[in-house]
Amino acid sequence: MGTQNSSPVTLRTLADRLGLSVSTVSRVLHAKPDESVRAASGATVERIRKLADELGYRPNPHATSLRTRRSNLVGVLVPRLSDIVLATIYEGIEEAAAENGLSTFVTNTRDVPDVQRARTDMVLGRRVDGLIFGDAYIDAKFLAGIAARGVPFVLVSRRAGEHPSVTCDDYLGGRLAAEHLLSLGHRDVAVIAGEPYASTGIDRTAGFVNTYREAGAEIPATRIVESRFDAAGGRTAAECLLAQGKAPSAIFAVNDFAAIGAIGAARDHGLIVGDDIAIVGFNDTPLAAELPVPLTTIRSPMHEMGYRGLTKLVALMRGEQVESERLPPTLMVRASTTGQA
Amino acid sequence: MGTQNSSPVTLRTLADRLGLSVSTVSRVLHAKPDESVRAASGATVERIRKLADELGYRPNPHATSLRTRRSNLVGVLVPRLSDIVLATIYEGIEEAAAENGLSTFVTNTRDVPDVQRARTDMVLGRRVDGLIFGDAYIDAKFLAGIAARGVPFVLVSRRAGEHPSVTCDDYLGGRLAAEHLLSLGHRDVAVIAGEPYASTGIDRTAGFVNTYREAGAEIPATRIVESRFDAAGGRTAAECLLAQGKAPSAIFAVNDFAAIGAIGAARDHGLIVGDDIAIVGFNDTPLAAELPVPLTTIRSPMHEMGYRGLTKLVALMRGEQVESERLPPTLMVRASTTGQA
DNA sequence: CTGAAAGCGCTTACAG
DNA sequence: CTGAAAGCGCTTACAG
Repeated sequence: MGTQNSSPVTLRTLADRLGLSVSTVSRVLHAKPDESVRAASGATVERIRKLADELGYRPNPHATSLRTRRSNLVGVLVPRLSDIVLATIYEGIEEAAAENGLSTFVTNTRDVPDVQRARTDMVLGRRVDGLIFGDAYIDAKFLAGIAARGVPFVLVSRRAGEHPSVTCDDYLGGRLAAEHLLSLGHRDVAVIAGEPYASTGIDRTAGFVNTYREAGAEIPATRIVESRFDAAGGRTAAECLLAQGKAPSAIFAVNDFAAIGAIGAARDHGLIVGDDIAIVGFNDTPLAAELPVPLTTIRSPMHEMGYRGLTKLVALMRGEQVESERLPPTLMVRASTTGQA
Repeated sequence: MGTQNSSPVTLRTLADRLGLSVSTVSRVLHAKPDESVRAASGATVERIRKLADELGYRPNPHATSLRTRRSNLVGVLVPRLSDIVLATIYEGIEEAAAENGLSTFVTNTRDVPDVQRARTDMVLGRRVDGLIFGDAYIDAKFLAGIAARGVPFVLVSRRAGEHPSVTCDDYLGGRLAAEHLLSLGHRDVAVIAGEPYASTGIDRTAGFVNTYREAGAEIPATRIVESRFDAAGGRTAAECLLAQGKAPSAIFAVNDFAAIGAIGAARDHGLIVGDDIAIVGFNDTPLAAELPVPLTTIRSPMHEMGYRGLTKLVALMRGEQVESERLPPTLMVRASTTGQA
């Protein structure tokens, strides 16, 4: 209806048909409901709105952007959307973007600095009004350059430097995991710590390690191994831990998928997860509760992180001051630590 | 380097500094390497390119789009990016898009028709040059409307009607699963069939069921249950199957995540997966091989589907004729069907 | 209350 | 080989 293949309907189309000027039509269609009073006479407003509806008028965003120098576009950079954590965060971003009349370009950077740079340039070339980074390196070197260009941005999932961010309180999450294992009597534990450049892994590990230290059970360096954030990475890291003279009685993996890999490795070693060895993950992805041995994990508010991240970016783009946020995690206790009986 | 906060550099900036006209600068910068000869004299070309580089000139895409009526933008609609299958397909789309100088808007429709409609309108409002649907309903009603508007589009993952699509040969995939289970001696099997509106589940189920029929082992209707495409859906469906008087000796789930849910349910029933009951998934997502009991599954070329889908869309946008493609799947045999010994 | 005019940054015949 | 001009569709002072 109205959206035929023929020549698209523009302000000019409407103006000509109504015998009005483009200015008037623009003013009316552009005005918020309450402002329209000042845009034109009541009758005119009605006529314009009616015809615009009938003809299915849709403003051309390129013309608007060219004129106003605002694109209502936001660039979103993530390590990989095939990581459900980032995909869920993006769902939150998208929801908030839609509510704010913004559209997003999302792109995978695979945590590779050259790709981060190239994709950021690409997105900036598209004249986005702001950026969201889900792939920040803790050293924040790259971000300093972006900040210098004056483009508003916010970080989600991972914090870096003093840049505005919305993250899970990962340190607290690590602490919750430690307190849980401590309460179960585990003194000899290990950590699958994630990538060394991501604040998520760093903070979760720190919260965990410090809590054990406070409990008088220092975790030796050999019990803390870096890993990729996927199942294969978790398996490799767990193999390494289980090959040690005396295996730990519990493992904290800073990511559910790494935890799943660790479960596989434990099983290969003839260990019954939940009985012979306790395993804790992080994020509470939907799979965690459905696993053959349901996974004890720290739930992080992924969707909310994205939603609030975009909301914060909107504030920033309006020139407001913003503060970083750390959203609280929750411990989800399941069979992987309490046993399968 | 050139990308300061100050006034952006435009063709006008370059033209003024060089004492040339905007036309000439545009012609030179716009020309492909070999065409530049006809755009201006060698010396001029050099001067223009050099200054553009120094000043970091980036054409304003809104101006270009407004003028040329091409946006180099593509809309991508998927049920949910938090489904790794779609996320991986999107990675393929993004890769091909980057190679073709296109940018993408991706959006989640959750398989809800009203959302599909609304998001399609939104993306069309952004003046995309083409669309990719990863959320097609088999009945293709909605798509008929889009086709009538004359916007080029291609389907990925799910086929529908005669619209151009790039899919896995799902029927063949179902057949491979059946032949594998048949070769293992399973005669009494069941199917977790997915959503009834998605060609993926429909075709995989049909290939499986028909192969069993040909082998003289008709699968009764009670052994075929619909399901959501996630772990929780798979678990529910499996519960339903395992509650039947005599449980099947093997289950084919049309999706790895549903298979994982089924494994959990089987385990709850005291069955040892791979020994007491065989389970086959679909897609070979990265997790499949890393599960505690590695999952036998049908690998589908997800990344390639996306890549070829976008490539096909480019052809379509050029006005070329295109044919649908079905990419071949591969059987991956693992412990979930062959036992854990 | 309404309109004429300028201009956002680009491309593309058309002239010379 | 190079430039002047028109125009893509919109917004926004400015006048009246």
